[in-house]
Amino acid sequence: MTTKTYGQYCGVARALELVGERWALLIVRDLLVGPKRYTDLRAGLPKIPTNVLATRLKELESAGLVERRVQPRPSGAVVYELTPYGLDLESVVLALGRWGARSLGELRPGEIATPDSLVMALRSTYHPPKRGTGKLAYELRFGDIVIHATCSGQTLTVEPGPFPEPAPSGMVVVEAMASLTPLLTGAIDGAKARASGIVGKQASAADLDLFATVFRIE
Amino acid sequence: MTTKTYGQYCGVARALELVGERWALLIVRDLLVGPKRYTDLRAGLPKIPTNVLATRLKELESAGLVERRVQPRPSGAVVYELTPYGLDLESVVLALGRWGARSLGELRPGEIATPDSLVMALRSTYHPPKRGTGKLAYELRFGDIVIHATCSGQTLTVEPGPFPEPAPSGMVVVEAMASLTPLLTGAIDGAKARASGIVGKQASAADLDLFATVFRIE
DNA sequence: CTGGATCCACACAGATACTG
DNA sequence: CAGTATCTGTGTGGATCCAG
Repeated sequence: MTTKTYGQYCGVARALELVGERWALLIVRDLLVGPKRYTDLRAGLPKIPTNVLATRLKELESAGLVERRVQPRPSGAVVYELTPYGLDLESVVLALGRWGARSLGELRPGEIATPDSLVMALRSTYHPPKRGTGKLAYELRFGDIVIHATCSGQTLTVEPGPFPEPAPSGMVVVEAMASLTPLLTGAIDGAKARASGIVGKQASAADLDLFATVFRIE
Repeated sequence: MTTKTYGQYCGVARALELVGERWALLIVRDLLVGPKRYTDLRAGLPKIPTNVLATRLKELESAGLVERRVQPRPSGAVVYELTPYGLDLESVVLALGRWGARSLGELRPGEIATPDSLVMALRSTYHPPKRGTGKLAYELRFGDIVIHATCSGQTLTVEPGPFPEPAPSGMVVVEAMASLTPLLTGAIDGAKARASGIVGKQASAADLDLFATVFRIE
């Protein structure tokens, strides 16, 4: 958001004036996963110049999308959190991520994945299973990055990190092999990932198929 | 799309590298209404510098979102048209427009509305009527700007300009008074617009109510 | 007239160093 | 930890000019 406007009385133009600048929607993407500290945002966006991050946060705050909160002592930590209006950007970020994931090829040199970006990617590909699958629990692993998801019906939760103990029984562990692409594009299959069961369940190819049905593009 | 990347293997980041630069999504917005010539795009985006428009079009073309076509003689006109991948940005533009429309206040000085922006705004607020309303036809007028829409069930068409002759019977004319805001935000009522029937129908407040139900935010 | 290209001034992004 | 300060380069805005 700058002094420069598009001069159009239009929702799209107004939205771009609020979140159209470089890095803004990526900051929102990470905040959609949960409130974060300044340092956490830097960790999730390693290539953002620190002055740009500071500027964006001020702009998003004065636009009413982000709230800067100082935690009570003793922590005294500064936390950035989306306001309700900021949270409503989820549909935008998900639509954008769905569209952009289609042109994700292989990992390019210097390119990284982050837990938060994976969380939003998974949220963007969710298709509620038709019926009778009950509650599903997945733990996704790619290298050091681990996220977990549970879903039943319309309700989906995806969060960074492994399941807190005790892990839900019936949880299926999905490990992406060699490439994240299939996970982000929904083109997952046995050659690209494997499912291993934990906690009283033996995972099978059928589990991976179900996963690929629930999380897919379009 | 520049040489600058976000360095993230993420659909959102990739999307922003493709259409995240200034003016890009507004060009896409106008092209979603239909193929356009260079001059038409300039007319719809009066404040875009001509070199920026030319640059964006090249970028969008090399990204595979836009196709530049030269019409056969005698016209020989240059036309820019969205590719299928570019057309898939409609969900993104609609989501962005819905979100941004909520912070549209009154028309600001120097701000204009265009037929294309109104067309996309109306598309973004469509809620298919539950049942039994049959086919609805509206002609919307605000100052010089006229667009028309028909809808029945899931199918919606909104296009710039008045209905071609002969106008559909039962068409309702909705005239925004003094302000476009209610049209774009769905907060329309009798104080802000009026419905007048044409072609064998006498429009009533009920017609305006139905309109406000079919086209509204969230 | 359409469909741009060229030029310049400047605001903003990127990179790095520094600070309460 | 949470930023600020400073410098540099590039993208953007604005105006003008040009070829078919």
